[in-house]
Amino acid sequence: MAKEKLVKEITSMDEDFARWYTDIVKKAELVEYSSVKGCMVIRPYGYAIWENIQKNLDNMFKETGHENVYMPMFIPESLLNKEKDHVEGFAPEVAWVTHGGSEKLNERLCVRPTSETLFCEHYKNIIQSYRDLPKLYNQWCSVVRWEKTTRPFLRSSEFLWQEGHTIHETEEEAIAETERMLNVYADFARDYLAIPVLKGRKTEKEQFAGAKATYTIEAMMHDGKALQSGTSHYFGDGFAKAFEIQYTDRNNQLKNPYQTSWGVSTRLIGAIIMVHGDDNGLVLPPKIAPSQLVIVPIATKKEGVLEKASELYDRLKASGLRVLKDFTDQTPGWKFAEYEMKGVPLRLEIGPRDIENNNCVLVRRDNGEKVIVSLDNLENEVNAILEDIQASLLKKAEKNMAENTFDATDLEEMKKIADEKNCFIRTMWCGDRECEEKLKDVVGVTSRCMPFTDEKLSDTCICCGKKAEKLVVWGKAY
RNA sequence: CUGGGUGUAGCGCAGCCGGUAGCGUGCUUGUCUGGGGGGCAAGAGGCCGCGGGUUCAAGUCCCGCCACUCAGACCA
Repeated sequence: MAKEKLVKEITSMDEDFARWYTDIVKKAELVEYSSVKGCMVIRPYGYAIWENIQKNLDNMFKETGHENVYMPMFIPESLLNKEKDHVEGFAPEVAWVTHGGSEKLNERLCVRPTSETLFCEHYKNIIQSYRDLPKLYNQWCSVVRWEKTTRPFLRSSEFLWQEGHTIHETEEEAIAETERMLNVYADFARDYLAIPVLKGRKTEKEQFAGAKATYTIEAMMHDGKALQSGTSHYFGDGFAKAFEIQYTDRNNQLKNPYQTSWGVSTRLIGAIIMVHGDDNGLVLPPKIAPSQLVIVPIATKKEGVLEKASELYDRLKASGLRVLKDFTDQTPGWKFAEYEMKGVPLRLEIGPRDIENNNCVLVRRDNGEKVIVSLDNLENEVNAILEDIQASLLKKAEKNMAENTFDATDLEEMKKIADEKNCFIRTMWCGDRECEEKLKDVVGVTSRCMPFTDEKLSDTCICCGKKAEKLVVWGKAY
């Protein structure tokens, strides 16, 4: 079909998925490279997607009782060093500030790679009694990690995220918080981004530096690879002990509180691209699309066309939709291709023919379906289609994940599956790190998570044959 | 960090045996067009990634560096 040729600048995803991804990021004007290695400029269209993610997630955080705060971007070396596992995990990839102006600093400062240490320092200062607990804090900020290889949104030296940091009286409460926020992430991914996720716990090897337990949501990209899309960590009282955070409990005893942290980042934008996008460009779920509908007038110089288009624009906007109108003198065909590339969910065409018949044409981005609708009932028609697009995107993504998830009970079988294509493979695992590492060498997969469901495929570890209780989902990850 | 690829106009690229910097697209102006990336006409646009070297002469050959990119390794 002619359709394949429309967006000739975009490499087809079957041909080269990695290149397809970077093409979209550039052509949809989400990102531009900067002169700083590994850092990117997030352009208005890309940032607008982030703002919609932020707005909706922030509401969910507020609904669950969290407050926003802001911590400094610098961490003194001595502070970073306080928790042993944590510093070992992050030290290799932090950026250091050594000078202020021309003066050498007494103590060098790292640019935050994450803010656990700063929150701990602060909590130590403000918590004395059980009456001060819990504290449910979140911050929106950027962090810096000196990554070896970078890709827009998926891994960059500096990236935007939110990090929640909470502190509680009891272990139970902190664990409940960790799980609660993981569910918030999973719900958000499903309900807003139309991305189904696999919820589970990370193996010790994949755990966050300093955590007692790390929970994750894993999403499957269109090419079958996994993207860790959000994490929630339970810290126990490890950080509290290292940072000497204590409170007086209800029995007048000094105790260490329990902590959590959780975060999602602009990586979610990468997930949206790789889950929903196609060879014509980006495909955005209506709920987070900067513009849900674009109005393209046809034959703009014919009398009444622009007036009618403006009238529809006002009407749809008044109904609460995010609407874009393009009255520029580009040709209609150019505009069609442009907004497809940018993933606008719905296009409205209005020309002399339509006006005569009191109609307009609506075209869906997700499946190209074209319908002619009466202008009388436009708002309802548009809303119904947008809802259907949102639901269809989720369904399609669910299908992709289901069709690319396989069970394996012996190593040969697992290897065969993994060699054939990128996918999730579910197996039993004994819990030994050695087996986990061997599977990486032999099969080429890493453990994505241990799902919360207590399913059993067999009684023995896929790798060593020993008794196994845990079900692990393996895959290739971004 | 290891290995491969690529750096020439905003973007995509060509430039052979070293000899005056090219094409497509985009941009500007005008005009006719307009329901899937339009036609015609006239224009503007270059530190050929950076630094050395060889040469009468270097996008072109040699050395070094940097950036981007892919595959790994590393990593939340």
